[in-house]
Amino acid sequence: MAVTLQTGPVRKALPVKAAGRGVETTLRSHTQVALRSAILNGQFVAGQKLVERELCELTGASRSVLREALVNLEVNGLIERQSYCGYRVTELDARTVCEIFELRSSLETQAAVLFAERASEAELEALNRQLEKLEDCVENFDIEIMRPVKEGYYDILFTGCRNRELRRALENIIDRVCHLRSRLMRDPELRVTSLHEMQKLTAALLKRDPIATRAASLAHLDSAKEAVLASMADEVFKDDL
Amino acid sequence: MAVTLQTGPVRKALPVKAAGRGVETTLRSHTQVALRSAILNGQFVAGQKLVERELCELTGASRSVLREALVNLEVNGLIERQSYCGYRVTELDARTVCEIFELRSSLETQAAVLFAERASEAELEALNRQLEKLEDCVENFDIEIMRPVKEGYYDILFTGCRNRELRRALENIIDRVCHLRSRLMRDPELRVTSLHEMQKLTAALLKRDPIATRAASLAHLDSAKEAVLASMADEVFKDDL
DNA sequence: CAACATAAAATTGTATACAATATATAGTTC
DNA sequence: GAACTATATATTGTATACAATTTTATGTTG
Repeated sequence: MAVTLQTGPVRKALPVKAAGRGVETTLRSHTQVALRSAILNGQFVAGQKLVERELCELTGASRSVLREALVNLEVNGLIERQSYCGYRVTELDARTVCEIFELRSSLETQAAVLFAERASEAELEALNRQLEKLEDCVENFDIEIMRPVKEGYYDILFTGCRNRELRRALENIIDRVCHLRSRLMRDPELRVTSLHEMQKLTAALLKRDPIATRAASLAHLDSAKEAVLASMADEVFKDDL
Repeated sequence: MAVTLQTGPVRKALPVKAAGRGVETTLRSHTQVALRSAILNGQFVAGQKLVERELCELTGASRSVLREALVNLEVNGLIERQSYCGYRVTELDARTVCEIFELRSSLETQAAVLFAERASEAELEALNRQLEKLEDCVENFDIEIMRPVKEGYYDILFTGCRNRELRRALENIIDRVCHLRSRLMRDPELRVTSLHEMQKLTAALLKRDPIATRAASLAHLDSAKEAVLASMADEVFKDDL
């Protein structure tokens, strides 16, 4: 019987182990993260069809692993599936962007208000320090590290609001427009405007002032929404050329 | 004994086709819905371990299909996975319930306020009719059909608020405490209280009064939260016996 | 009998094989 | 040559097989 020395099963054995301990070690989670990053970084353009075999080659995962990762992304709304037609990167029209920002405003403002109410003094200080880092980024045009710094700011905010469900919902919805926002930050003027808004928000948070916090958060998000919508209009215009 | 004699490679050909057109026809979505219902109906108790092979036999799905369905439930927080230890139904402690209701209050109140602002006259009427159905249920102790009737009410509400992302987030979070709420509705007193609160909410919505809507929604959800927390305390007490 | 080490079974993680459907290509007809 | 049909290819949907790990059972030793 079966010595079965055929090509297949002798795969790369244990690439998982090598990944280390702290992070999730399953191929699935690794594949998930890789695909998510690819979409968020804009490597896959919106509307693009995602062929499973190609993704397998790209990530090194088998189809079963890949498909489970795809289900995850689908539930989070990053991709859409149609029977026997595969997955596509979700396209965002203006209406959806408005809906996303409407939801996000509600969630993020609540998070900010709760942060002002519940955060520890240490968290207030940490938030302030993170803001200073962001100021440095803007000043020195360190556009590359701006995203992780901003994510750090939000991480403090979402932790300090003391609601993991809120955090989960927020991180999910933010993913949906993340890549759009990244591209916008190439515009120096928008960077300065955005920073100024975040300074106002931070000041309100440091004073634990719920009214000012709410106002600053809503203003910031409204501004972000308008910028995204404007850039989308530009895209449409470019397509017409 | 296994009543289902679908053991072998003899696949059941096209059970999918039979499902019709409107609904999703894939085995995966069918399996997903079945598992979700089972959890929401309390067939699987919180904390219970879910063995894949058993779920396969229960749903008739193969493991690949089943696992993709499980990923979906996992992303929505209904079940939790641990490497090589499988899935378990997510257990809700008091803190998590508080967090869920805090988030839900925010979302549902926003939805209600937006409904008051944006719903069509037809939707206002539909909401009122649905409330009347609910009144009949409570009056006639039709506890079985109460859940679908309430879901119908919320369906109108979530449609009329004109925000699909908000709807998505809400339906997700509501799932998490759905089974708890169902059990509570066995209590006649709570049914009457809950109905009264919904009457107040509906009245505010019909008048398109945002202030009254907000107040009624928050009051309703706070009351629901307290009821759930109280029942959880009872559960703990019962465990001690 | 308790405690530990070891082996067997069960369960999950991963990879591949087969079936159903959709898309693309080639051929035929007018 | 355009439009339609039939065939071939590609891609997704589904099922099964193999590997890694954990859990349970077994046996040994003090």
